[in-house]
Amino acid sequence: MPETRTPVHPAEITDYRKTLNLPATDFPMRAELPKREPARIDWWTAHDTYAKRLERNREQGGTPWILHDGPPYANGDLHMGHFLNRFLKDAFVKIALLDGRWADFIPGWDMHGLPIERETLIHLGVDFHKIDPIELRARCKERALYWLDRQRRAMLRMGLFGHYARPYMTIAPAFEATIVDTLADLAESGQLYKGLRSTLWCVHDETALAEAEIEYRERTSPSIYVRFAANAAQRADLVRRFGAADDATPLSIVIWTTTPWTLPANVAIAIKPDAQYGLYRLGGQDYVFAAELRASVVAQFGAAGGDAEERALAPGEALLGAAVRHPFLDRDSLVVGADYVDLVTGTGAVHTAPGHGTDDFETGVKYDLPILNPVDAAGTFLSDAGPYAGRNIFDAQQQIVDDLAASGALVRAAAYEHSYPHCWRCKNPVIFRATAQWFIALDANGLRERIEAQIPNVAWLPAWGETRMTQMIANHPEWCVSRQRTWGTPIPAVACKTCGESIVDPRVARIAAERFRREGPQLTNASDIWWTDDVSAFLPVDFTCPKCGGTTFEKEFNIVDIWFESGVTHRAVLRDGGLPWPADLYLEGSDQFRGWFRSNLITAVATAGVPPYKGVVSTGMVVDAEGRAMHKSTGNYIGAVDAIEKYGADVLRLWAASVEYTADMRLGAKMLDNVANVYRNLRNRLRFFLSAVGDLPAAAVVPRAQLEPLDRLALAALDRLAREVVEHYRAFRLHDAYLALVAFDNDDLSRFYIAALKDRLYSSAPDAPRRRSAQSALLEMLRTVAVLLAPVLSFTSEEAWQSLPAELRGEFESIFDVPFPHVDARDDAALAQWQLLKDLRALVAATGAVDFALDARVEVPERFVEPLTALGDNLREALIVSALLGIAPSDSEAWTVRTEPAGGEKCARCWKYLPLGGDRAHPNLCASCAQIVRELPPAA
RNA sequence: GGGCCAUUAGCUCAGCUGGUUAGAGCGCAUGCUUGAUAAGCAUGAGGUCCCUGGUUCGAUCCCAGGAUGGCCCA
Repeated sequence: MPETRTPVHPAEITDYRKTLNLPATDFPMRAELPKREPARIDWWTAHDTYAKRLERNREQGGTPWILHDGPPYANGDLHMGHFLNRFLKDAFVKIALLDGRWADFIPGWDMHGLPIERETLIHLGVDFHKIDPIELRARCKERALYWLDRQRRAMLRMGLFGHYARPYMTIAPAFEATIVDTLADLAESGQLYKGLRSTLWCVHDETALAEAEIEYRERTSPSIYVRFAANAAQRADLVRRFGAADDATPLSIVIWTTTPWTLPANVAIAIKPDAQYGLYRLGGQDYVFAAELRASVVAQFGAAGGDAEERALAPGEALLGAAVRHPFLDRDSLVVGADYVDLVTGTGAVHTAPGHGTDDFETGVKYDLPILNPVDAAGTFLSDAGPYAGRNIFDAQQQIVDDLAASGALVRAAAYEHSYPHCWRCKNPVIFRATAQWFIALDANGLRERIEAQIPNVAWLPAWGETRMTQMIANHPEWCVSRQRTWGTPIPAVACKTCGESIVDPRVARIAAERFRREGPQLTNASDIWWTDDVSAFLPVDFTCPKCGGTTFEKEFNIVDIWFESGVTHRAVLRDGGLPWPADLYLEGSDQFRGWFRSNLITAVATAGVPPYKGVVSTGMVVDAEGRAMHKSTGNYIGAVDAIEKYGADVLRLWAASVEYTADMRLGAKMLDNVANVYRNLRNRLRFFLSAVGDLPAAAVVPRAQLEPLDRLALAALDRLAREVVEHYRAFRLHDAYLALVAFDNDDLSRFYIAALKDRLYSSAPDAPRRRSAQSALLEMLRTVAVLLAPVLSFTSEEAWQSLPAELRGEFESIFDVPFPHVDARDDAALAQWQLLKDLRALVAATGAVDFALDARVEVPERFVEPLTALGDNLREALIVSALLGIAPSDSEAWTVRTEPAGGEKCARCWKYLPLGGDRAHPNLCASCAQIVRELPPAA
């Protein structure tokens, strides 16, 4: 029992302070969030707060609202970018929950993939080739689960709601089954095909390598300048393109390369369309190369630049489509355009072998060139490499150079030292090699157009997301979904042993999917059976090769790109999980236009015809205080758990609500200190509410219609706040809600209403109706403000709610049981009066006088006279003056308060200036205080 | 190099369809209060609205170019 409410007998009163109803609450001013938040999490867990509210909303007919979680990658600790992402999702889920909706949130993790496989291999200290795939996969699973749990604990520490005890996992049997089912659908509709793609390849380890498995080292390569001679017809054409006369002089285009072994795969020469090319005569022959490189190219002939005669110039554009002969194979090499051709080294005419380079490959695809790959997995030339068949590519290099010299095609050869990609494991130089890969065809069946047509049907926030996604789809090449790794879901392709044809047959895929689903739960990894079981276990009866009719097959061991796995979460989690589809909302960083937003869009439109989401919110990135990207390596990186332990989750949550999340967000100590101050303000307002209502019996709560006039006006302002905040929340405008709450907190509460109420709360008799009225209004404010803050300040709102006497909490055990206020009508007249009162009070406050030191007379426009008069003593109270001398109409639209020093003497108890001494026992008290003191019960 | 985005007081942000003495919160300074007190109130300082051109009677707001930063590509 608070000390200040201990009854005191009038005769014993020496200090009237003890007769006041001063604020009292257990809710501490100091939050000590890092220390106290964990207990709130335990409380929510013990009370099953989220699940119970979710179920109640469903029972009461709440409509579904599904935010579908984009899975974080189960590797590494969470940073503040994760914090922002998880916070926003949590806030939106809680908003929907408090709004009465069935906001079922299932978090998930992306758990396959190379980073985990690599980390596991390093962790085990074992070579990729020396470990059994099943063993490696088991270890990878352990590792992924370790990270999942670690990340999950960090997320729970943030105060997140959702089904964290049963998250979705891309490694789950049913999930792997959905992945393969989706592949089956794509195969069935002709959307999946096998094509070539340029990949980094280690001929020593005989494997494809990912970008991350490459290290660059210095290497010496042969650097050669080679003539690609034109035949008579080609020469005539080229010379004509230069606008020169053909005098039958031999003509060549000169290229430069440091990889002579790729020449057998040459099919084109790339030039820069917007550069100038020259036709030069030197030593009795004509040559074509970039004008800008004239001096350095001519030097290769052992001549000075001036020794070459410039016969004509032409823009690169003019040469496109010309052709010359391959130097030693019986075919043409086509002149094509490419922007990446530079005029710094070489000749401005770039040897192009689409089978042996990324740029070359793209150019090859663009010009529909043959993608030649005359090299096998071990780096041996195949039969289509002509004279070099059967030889190791690096061993044959010198032979190629010698042959070129012998045939006269070589201009110059030299040793060249440069940075070259090497295998991170065996340290040998790697090559680019076109290999067969599985692709999702965007250009088959008009899929690209069907996707583009659906993009406007999604609500993008911010709106430019529509443009961004449209371009992402329009400009994106075919999607390569196969990977030559072990930690993932297999692409159930089989190869015909008779003809070598590689097949993804929907029936085979469905058998695999069904077996994953059925047998997977008994296995470490469901898809292990693709490795362990015989191919026959996946083939339908009478399965034959569609190409040659063959009947014997072998499994292929490609796994699917993890972007494809997370690309089917909409189906695995929602559709196959029995939840509404499509989702109401996806929310991720803007980097996901390229990633998850896109992958989900493609798989959904390809298999279901429509996007998997009705709305997409994209967020900016969390950057450091100077606006730079955060990286562990640059030292400006902030870990989520570290930040929580320092500031508390609620301060960080408030930070995230205080920034404009659609743009990049700067984060540093200054920003967090800033928001920590705002947090203290908000917390203190909750504390004031609690301290004022502690002695309010539930039975004494005054119905709204019977409240004092000022209290009714205050609740009209509260209603407006609630309506605005809920409206902002529903539109995902957290920042606007934050501004509205802070503004109300300062402008309406702290500066005005609370100040005006103190006299009534403190100096009235404890159970005086006018005090009960104020308390009832404050209780309403506490409930409303706490529930409006709950999606953001979840810990603090709950803490405040639990500090409220149980009988005032009523049926609502948790703040998350309280519904959002639903306010439809707006009381404009009340709001106008409220604003007028605030303005009048500001005029009195600006005089600098201490509270109650003044008496006041207000002059207001005629129309306000009557409503203000109706406020009675509440008007005096609102101005915090000792006496109200009158209300008069002003002669204009202006309003003023004329003040004068208060007439009476300062009452020792209520501090108002009034006539004192009416009661001889209490000569320093005003009449009202004297009566209250007289009627106080005797001290115990 | 390309696409998309951002740039308003020290910090976080408002500024609706072009005309405002360009606002708020936090911070800062000064004063008050000490019955919200490791709180509260009042007053005040602080801004070439990224830069340069243009359109307009008039631009923070529209157009063009540029700078810086971010995301995604090359």
